[in-house]
Amino acid sequence: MYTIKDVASKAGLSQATVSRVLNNHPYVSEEKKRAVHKAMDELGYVPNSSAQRLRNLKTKKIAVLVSRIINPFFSHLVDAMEKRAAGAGFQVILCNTRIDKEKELEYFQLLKSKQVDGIIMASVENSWEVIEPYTKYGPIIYCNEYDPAAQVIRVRLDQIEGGYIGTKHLLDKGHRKIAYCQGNDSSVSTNRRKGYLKAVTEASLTPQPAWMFKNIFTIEDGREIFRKLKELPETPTAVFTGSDEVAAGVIKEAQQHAWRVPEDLAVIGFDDQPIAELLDPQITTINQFTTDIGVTAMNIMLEIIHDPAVNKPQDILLPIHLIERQST
Amino acid sequence: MYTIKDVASKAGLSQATVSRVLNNHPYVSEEKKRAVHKAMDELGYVPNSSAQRLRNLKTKKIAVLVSRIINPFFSHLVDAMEKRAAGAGFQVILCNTRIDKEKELEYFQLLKSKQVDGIIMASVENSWEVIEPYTKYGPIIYCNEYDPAAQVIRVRLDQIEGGYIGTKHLLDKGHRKIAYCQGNDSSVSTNRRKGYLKAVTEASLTPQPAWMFKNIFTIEDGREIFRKLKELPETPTAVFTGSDEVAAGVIKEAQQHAWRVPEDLAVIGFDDQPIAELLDPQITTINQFTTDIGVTAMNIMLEIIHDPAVNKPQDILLPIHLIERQST
DNA sequence: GAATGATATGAAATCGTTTTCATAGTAAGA
DNA sequence: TCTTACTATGAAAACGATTTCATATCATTC
Repeated sequence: MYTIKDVASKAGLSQATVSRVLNNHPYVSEEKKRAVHKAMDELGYVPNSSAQRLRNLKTKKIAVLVSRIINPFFSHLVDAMEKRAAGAGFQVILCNTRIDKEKELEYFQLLKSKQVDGIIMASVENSWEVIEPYTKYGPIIYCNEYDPAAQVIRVRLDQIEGGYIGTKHLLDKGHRKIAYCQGNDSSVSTNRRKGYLKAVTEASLTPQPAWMFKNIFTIEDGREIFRKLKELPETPTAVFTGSDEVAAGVIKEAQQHAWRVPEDLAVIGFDDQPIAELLDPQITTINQFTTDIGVTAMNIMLEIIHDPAVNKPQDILLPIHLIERQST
Repeated sequence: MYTIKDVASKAGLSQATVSRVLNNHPYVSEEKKRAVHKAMDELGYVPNSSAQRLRNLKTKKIAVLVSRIINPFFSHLVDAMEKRAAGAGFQVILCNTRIDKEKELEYFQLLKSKQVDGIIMASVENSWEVIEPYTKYGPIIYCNEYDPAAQVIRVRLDQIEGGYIGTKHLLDKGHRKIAYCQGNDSSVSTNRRKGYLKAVTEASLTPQPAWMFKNIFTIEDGREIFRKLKELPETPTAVFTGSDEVAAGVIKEAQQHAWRVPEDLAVIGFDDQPIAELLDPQITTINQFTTDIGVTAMNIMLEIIHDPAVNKPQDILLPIHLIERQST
């Protein structure tokens, strides 16, 4: 492995001059520039990035925290972020928290020990009091998560609006008994529920606790939900599921029990994942424009790294849309 | 930001002693050990990893190259790898090549500039002659890719076997006219086709070039395939698709033309992705045990990093299974 | 022709660790 | 009592780059 010293002696120049060529500094004559490049090429020299980073205190790496990379929403998000980052010469370190608070905390060490220039949190497990102390080690921004207490930049969708337009759509179709599924107690879920409740109460209806379910994530959970719905004394005619996977589960199980969708039960998903178009009936869903979210968040992170003054707590809201298909 | 110097002077000791405590070296008295830990805690000291890496020439990072992270197969694979790596204190750098040779080459620079300790290639775009020169900068292993020319460790499935058991299954069901779809000309596809041809010729049948299709990847491609099959003078009664997505496309299009699956056309997928269970009929498919592949590949990489002598070119074959459902 | 400013280069300090080398004290063995 | 071997510690060198400081040359300008 050759070092800058080898290049310098091969070119008959000092390390400083080689470094200047490497970093496009002014005040290097064309002649020496050529000599340095020639020496570098002949040796196949590549700068050692650990050494560069020790000097510059920059890593050109950004940690992206997600709870489950196997969730298509997250893999699309990370895909968009990686693409944007690569364009700016940055690498993405994938941090898969697996919905584990401890694991999330471990990843913050990356910032503390200067292994990354910043952290984008596409999922948040710990509360703001726990996270806040880490902000002094480098920029942290939230993406698609909304904790009102968090003093950070938050790139996110208007989840209240998402819950609202989805529910409104079902109301407009004439439904009056609308069940509601949510995942964990994250801000995303909580706000989406606020939108649901807003739409329901605007329609002069009383929300029924018996129709509201929590910790619903997978296709299997969706199947379970249908079985529960079926047994309720007063059966809902529609379900707002919060994810296309759950919606798919509900629909499949309903069909197995010879219920018709949407006639007997209308189902609305969330995310517009590939299965939403594949299922029969195709799932009405709410599109998060995943790529936009990822690119926007990464853009802001790159800006902050370039100029830390940009890092002022604020909400950046992105639009959200209803895609009407056949399940409602 | 505090350094080891600060800790040393706070504890009234030398940097060397602090470093020894940090690295669990022998020959440090219990008393000093306590003093160092106390000083570190009080300052909230965290070692600067750039400095550590410059000394050790180790990064504790592994680059994982995939062609498309949004492909569920890859996201599951990366998920498994990340989990295993994290358990050993390593980070995964996500390298999304987007099927671009140039982009793949750029990622090799990570190895050259000592930003990662090794590279796992879950997809390969460039030929071995292009990749080989990089092997002298650090360990490179292939995962789920098989280039006979490549002198590396290859963790992979027996794709010939995969093509064989899938085709055999269709033959056992009585089919004699079996169409075949493949993606690009990668070794995976080529070997799978070898298995198909082996099964077909073993059954004393003559492979028909008109029934073999290339560059078939997406759901839409699958739909297109059905339209083509329908128009053939001699219509196949079964299709081996090479991916669940393609299988889903074929099935959906067939149903739209009022064909029954599997009665009029049997369809077999590959990968056992979530849609395989969701579609009606559920798709018969071939399971790649994604998690096993990822964990095995990462295990080997960690071993190599620990002891480079382990890095001897060889094939590590993992089992492959048929999952019979309703589409055949 | 002297003073000024721009251009060009190198020696040495620096970033924050780990490791080598030197030194010293203590315990064990002859 | 004198080696020998082990334990314990610190000073300083090393890792490989960038940057500061000093210096030298050259072209302008008054």
